[in-house]
Amino acid sequence: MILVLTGATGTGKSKIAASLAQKINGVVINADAFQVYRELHIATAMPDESLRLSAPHYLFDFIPLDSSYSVYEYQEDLRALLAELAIQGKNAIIAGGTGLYIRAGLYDYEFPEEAAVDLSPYANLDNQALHDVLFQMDPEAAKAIHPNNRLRVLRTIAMILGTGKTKSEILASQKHLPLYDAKFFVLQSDRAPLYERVNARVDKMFEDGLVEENRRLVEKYGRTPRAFRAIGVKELFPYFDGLKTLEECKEDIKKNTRNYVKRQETFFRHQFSLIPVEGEEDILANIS
RNA sequence: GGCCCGGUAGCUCAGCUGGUAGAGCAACGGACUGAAAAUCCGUGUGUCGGCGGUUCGACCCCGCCUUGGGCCA
Repeated sequence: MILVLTGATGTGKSKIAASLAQKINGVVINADAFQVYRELHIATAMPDESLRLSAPHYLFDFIPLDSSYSVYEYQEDLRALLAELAIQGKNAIIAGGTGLYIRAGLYDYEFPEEAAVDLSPYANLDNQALHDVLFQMDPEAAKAIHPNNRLRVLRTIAMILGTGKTKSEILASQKHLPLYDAKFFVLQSDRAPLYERVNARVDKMFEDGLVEENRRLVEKYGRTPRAFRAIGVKELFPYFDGLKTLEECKEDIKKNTRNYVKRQETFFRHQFSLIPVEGEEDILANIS
């Protein structure tokens, strides 16, 4: 049995997942893009040791902080793990808030072999010119991406050049359906109380030593690791540089987390067919 | 008590010599296939503090009131 437990940040997924795992002979598998990294404990609200000892936990805290990880690696890791668990006859509880990772892992997303591409020839094109380049290669894909979304335009060009296929072709070869017989749950929460919980959680992170943890990691790794784009890390840089007060940075973290919650909910609403639940009981009732 | 600034969108503020208002942030909605806690897009009617006056017409001028801050008594 495969269960997916998602929901906005701060809805209590980690605890419910661990508790559920104990009850149904299951394991918890991370579906959070930043909890995969090592050492980044406070900022990512990594499940603490006692929680992780209460049931087997996988794909947490295992990627070196200064290397980068992506959906592609996640898909491979998750699928390999699910295959192994199936052999062992264990139930999987995939818990986390990164919708793309869940979709790429469980749906028929395909990441074809892709050669590294030198994008430097495009570096000095402006957004519109760059978008025109993409339009020449794959009009359909270009139409779906706003020219200002330079990151995605570049990524799509790299994809096409690196795989020899257009993005449209790749998408057309998929059914956009899950490959696994999984139940998808989403933890519901009203916006206002959720925002309050988010704010309180950020305060708690500061009490738990967020600043100290980040300072230590930045001293060790510099500021370039991709993992430092995490909310709760990057916002502290202006404080380290004496450009903002700690209080201002804390507010930035709260604000960015709230914005993130909103984006997550939009993704969940439109990219999945999810069963809304209020808590653990609803899930147990649904799978028994 | 007198003088000087201010009271415009949830917040910070713009609004040329009068033609009924606009930015940033927030908020809300949306996109999302190798950076996703990322990246990007869309949405601005608000008694312009209140009442009266001048005017064809006032956020903009005048008077009174109210309110916040500062200075002088």
